[in-house]
Amino acid sequence: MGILAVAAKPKISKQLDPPAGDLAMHDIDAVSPRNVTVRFDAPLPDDKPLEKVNIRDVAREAGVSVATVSMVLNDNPRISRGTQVRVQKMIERLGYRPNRLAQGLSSKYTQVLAVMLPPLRHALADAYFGEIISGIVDRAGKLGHKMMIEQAKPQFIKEGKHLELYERRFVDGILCLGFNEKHTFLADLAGPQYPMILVDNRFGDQLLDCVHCDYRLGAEQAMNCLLQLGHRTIGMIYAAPESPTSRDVMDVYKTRLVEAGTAPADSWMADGMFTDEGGAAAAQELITRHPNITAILCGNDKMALGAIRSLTLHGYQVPRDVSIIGFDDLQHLAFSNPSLTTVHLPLYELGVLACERLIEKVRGKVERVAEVLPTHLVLRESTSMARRLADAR
Amino acid sequence: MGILAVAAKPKISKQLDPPAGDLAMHDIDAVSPRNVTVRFDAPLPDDKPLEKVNIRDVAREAGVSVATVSMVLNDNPRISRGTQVRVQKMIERLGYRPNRLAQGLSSKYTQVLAVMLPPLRHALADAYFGEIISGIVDRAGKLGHKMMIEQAKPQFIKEGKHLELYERRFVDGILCLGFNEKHTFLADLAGPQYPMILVDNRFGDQLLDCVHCDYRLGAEQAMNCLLQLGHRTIGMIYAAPESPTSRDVMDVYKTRLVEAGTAPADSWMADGMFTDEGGAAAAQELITRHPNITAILCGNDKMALGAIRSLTLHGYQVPRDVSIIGFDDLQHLAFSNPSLTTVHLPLYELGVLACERLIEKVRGKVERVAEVLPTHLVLRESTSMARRLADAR
DNA sequence: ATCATATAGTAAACTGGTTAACAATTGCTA
DNA sequence: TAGCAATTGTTAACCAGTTTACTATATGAT
Repeated sequence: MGILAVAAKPKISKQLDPPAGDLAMHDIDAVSPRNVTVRFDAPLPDDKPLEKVNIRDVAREAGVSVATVSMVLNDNPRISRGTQVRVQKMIERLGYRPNRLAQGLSSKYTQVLAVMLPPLRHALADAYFGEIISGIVDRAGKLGHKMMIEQAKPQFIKEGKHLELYERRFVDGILCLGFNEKHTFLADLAGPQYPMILVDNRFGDQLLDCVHCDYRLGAEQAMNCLLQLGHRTIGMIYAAPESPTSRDVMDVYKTRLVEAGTAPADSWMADGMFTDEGGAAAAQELITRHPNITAILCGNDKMALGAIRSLTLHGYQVPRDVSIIGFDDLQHLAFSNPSLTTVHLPLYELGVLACERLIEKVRGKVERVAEVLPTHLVLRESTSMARRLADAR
Repeated sequence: MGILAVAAKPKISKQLDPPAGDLAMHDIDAVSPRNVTVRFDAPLPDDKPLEKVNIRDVAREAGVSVATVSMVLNDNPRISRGTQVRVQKMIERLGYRPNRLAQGLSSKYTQVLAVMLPPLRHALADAYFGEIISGIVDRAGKLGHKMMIEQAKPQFIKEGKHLELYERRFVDGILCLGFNEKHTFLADLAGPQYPMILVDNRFGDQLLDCVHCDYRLGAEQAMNCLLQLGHRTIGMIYAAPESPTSRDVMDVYKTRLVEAGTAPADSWMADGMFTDEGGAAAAQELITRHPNITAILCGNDKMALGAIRSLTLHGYQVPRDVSIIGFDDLQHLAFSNPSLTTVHLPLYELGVLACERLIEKVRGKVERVAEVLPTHLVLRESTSMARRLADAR
């Protein structure tokens, strides 16, 4: 039964050695040239990574059929404990690793998911997306899946590459981050043949599977905080008003102000486009229009940072003159000056959940996904009592 | 030659229609109910995404062999202009999309690359990595490649999953971000059978392909700035001293101080671990040990932010009392208070370059990669003239 | 002893491409 | 006009798995 006779190994070895020598010559300002040969010999001890053993090799050496090995690989109960162990041993002995292209080709699944990002410049550099993706990658890894990243550039969508992702069998499913109802291409992914989950948003008509943070709750928490601190003339910097979750926040903002006896005018609100720059511009606009504003609710932390920045530059002190509250709870904003009071969104957990549900959906274990995760307030330095009250003391 | 007779389409169609109807029923708080049916009918005009046409179908309908279609697909010059056009037309007519698992299985390449990140918590949420990855994803897309994300958790490496990535044919090559010489597993990927590029670092012994920023230049620029502002007692917050690029910065820091007549003691340096918290702690340590320090050079922006934060909390004003300078030029630190003077690292461009070179390497078009990208200083508010000089005026 | 059923494994078809070796046609030279 | 190469396309082997239908043996009930 002896060990598999791998063909032609010496030849390959010979082919590889000279380049190694060549490379050593490039070793211009080498720190420790003596290491050169060692490193290159190490991975080629004439055996380890070169053999390319396939399922037929394993079958032959284990004295079973290819089908049996395949079933062992997939924990098929049809295989007896005895053969299971025997084959497994041979698999390890030969260092066999199934080719996943072949697996994907003949099975139904690729074990790969995609994250689709909006076509923003340097979208990945945004910690908001980063947190979510971190959660996705972690969970995907645990569930034996790989993750790929795509950006939905206009051209990409026009060419139908988002559908191609499924049709060419790149992925089993897609997680869409940072999209809203304006992104109509999402409707292409509505059928059961295109498993997809919309992350941290929903479609108003409830047609797409989704998981998102409870922005209504978050907005309540933020408004409670500001109102309890005595603020009444509260401005808002929103973004993407076409997004249902954005509208949640805006709704609560308006409702709570009306309840508090102050009817909010549209001029109390400005669009900050989710960016620092936008937030800065919006804050300036608000404070110019209404110098009596004592607090601003911001749709995300970036805009809040921009708002603080621009208010400070214009001679207002935060929080003494104006309190600022954000949404997201990005890590580094705990270290800004002043540190930011904000609504914590469980973005990492959201990524984990989305990933889990998507895989279930791919496997047909769930029909419909629509889950909401709670938020909580993180009280820091950018908020304080409303000025009138503070002065009255 | 009539159109391909696809089997059993009506059946499938029937299976799919009812669910579509079902979903429409979920249309609870519909924004524009009239769109609902439109949306669902559009992708299912009885034909488009259901047929699953393969290369044999195309061949049959176009009246050529499968090999010919394959060659058309791959722009093989062996095919005449005439057939090329004819086959291409049929491909479009049938909406044929080659199955990339099959392509990968029979060809040499998968057209997929991986980005490997260090096992930090929420690594993706770090804008430093995000910038680089943005560049990688953009370029990969343009070059017809997909990108997957992996994290090098200890368990992952122990199980040899990094090699599995190649051996199971998940990817053609790997880009390693955020690693240094302590991560010995990288040596496993030294051979030409494992195309890999180390991004924004190098191995001291020059054995691994790499592209990185010119940290020496960056350090010179930062030190020039501080020295010209009159600072002489300059502290440093470093991180990962085992990293060659970190050592570049430390070297320049020491050399320039010696040149300026001030011999730096080790107590002028503290490890900030690349985090905000670490930077805060390190700054406190430095200022406690040497209250006369007037400037601090920080190994990255996060630590600089932490340093500013902790100095401010301890009653020091930045930059009046202490100037702070960082490395990275992360977007949002232009909006912090005070905004950060920093060395701009071309991280996005680095990602682009790394991706390009890796693909060339996979294709055997380059032997050895070792490129360096220049940095430049971004002067903002966190630096000012040294106090003694300012006072003397 | 006989038939039905469970259990364990196998052979062969199938997934959907690429590519090396071969064949047919055409153009050009000697 | 035979001989040769160049052009263009085809045949068939190959990549490396999964899965269905079938077979052989062991078990249990009648």
